[in-house]
Amino acid sequence: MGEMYIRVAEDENEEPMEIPSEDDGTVLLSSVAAQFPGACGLRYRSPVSQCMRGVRLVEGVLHAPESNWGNLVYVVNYPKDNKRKMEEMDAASAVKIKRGIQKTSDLIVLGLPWKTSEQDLKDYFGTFGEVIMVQVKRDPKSGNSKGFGFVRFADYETQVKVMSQRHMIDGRWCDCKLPNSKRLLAFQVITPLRSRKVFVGRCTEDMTAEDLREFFMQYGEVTDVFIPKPFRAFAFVTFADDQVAQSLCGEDLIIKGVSVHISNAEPKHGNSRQMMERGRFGGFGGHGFSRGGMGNSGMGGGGSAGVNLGALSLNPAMMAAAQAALQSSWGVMGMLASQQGQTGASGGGASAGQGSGPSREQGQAFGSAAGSAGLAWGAASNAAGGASGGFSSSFGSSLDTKSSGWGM
DNA sequence: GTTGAGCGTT
Repeated sequence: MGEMYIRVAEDENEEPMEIPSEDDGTVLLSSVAAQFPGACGLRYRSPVSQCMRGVRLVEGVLHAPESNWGNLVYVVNYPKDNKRKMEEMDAASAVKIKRGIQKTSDLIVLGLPWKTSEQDLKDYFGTFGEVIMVQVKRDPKSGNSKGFGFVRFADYETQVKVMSQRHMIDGRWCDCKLPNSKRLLAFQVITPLRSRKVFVGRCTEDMTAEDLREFFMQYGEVTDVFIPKPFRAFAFVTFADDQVAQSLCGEDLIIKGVSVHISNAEPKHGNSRQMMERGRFGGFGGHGFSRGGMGNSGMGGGGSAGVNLGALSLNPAMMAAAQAALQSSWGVMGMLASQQGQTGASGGGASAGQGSGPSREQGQAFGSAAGSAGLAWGAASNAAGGASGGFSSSFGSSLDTKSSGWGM
């Protein structure tokens, strides 16, 4: 019995969706769950008894009744009777979409077995919801897995669910988290640039300028596409409208099945000074922070982990705080969330001197400007208020388990 | 051919 499709619906009188079967005529539960997130099985109305019957399910594989799926419509089973809840969730997510605060992002998958393939990831995560990208990071020479990868879901709800638990994949416990490259995203709303050009990272060689132009057209008029030669795995795309460009910054977009990363294009050459001067907190002795490194801000000597803050201009106190946040498992999201409901004055002292906190040098920088730092944080969290409202809900659980930290 | 905390060929 070769590959075919069976008809599956959420309800007997709803329009069915066709789900592919396997070569042996079975249907994987993951195939069903890919279209019906949360599905745990199938049932159908027996033409003979007119009763609902369950479909045999063995280890994730659904077996055809009478060894033949026929032309019946199969109805999705959900755990207990969660259907009502799922509808409510959909309504809630619709609201979030309207508010524009529920973009999905790539998740890093840590702890993968060496043998796990992209197909394995797709099969596993497909049981949670529609997967739109998976990758396993490999050593380009040997092709061996590095033991981690990335996954991207179609729906934010799925992403939240997946982040909220550990995952047993091919016999190992794995974690799915927001990658570090995403954790400072909250800052980007604080000090937006007004460039019309974006940097497109992680390009593959088969992406032509035409591909990129066609892809980015959907966001707005594209005035230029630049791909360095020889191949360097990045490109620049210029839009007619700077707001379009800025709206894409920090996002991961999927082009030809690969996840590219959009960020601010660095000034072509030399003139990175204008970035330093346009800082929001220019009153701090001219210290600044340009994306991609420590610059000359005086914060670079501490052997820090090369924090990439995006296109920001920060005073040293905020720098130290941001680095401390990256060290902790809490992250900037938590910092912003924790700012909610705090008075500006208490924000300054914060966490200098914790075990995993800033280095001594960073701590001093922090202390020396602590008085003003409180104000800075206050302004920051206000500016980011719209976004951090969403963060605080999705990161609420991690906040609960880390009750000590900022402001203690 | 080995390994097991991390962070994606700017």
